[in-house]
Amino acid sequence: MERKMYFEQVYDVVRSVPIGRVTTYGAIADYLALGSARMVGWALRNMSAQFDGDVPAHRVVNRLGELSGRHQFPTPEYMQLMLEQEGVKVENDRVVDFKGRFWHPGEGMDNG
DNA sequence: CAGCTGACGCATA
DNA sequence: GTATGCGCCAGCT
Repeated sequence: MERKMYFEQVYDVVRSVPIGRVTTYGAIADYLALGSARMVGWALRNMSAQFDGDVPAHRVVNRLGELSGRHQFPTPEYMQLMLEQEGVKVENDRVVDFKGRFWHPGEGMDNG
């Protein structure tokens, strides 16, 4: 790989999301200062459709904390189950106390 | 190059 | 809350 594809960079951010926290597409896009929230979803989808595994895509939700990407998982409840088993409560396909669970890329990082 | 798509986000009515 | 329109930009056909 001479150069990282856009999604490669998205993985790096998503993997940086701590357990029990969630982030948004817009936040990732803004952090990378590339593309747009739409690109993040696009990237995650490629990841989930090609690599899947190391990247906790279930910690990425839309700006309202809605599990808008649950349909891409093996099952539409997989995403919620993952979040709940990490300590993130979910109701009506939305993260409970989303504002409190929100994590911004770079938070807690002082290297870079 | 042109046309279509998509796990978004914001403004409008 | 629901529906519509625009901006965004990589990837596929």
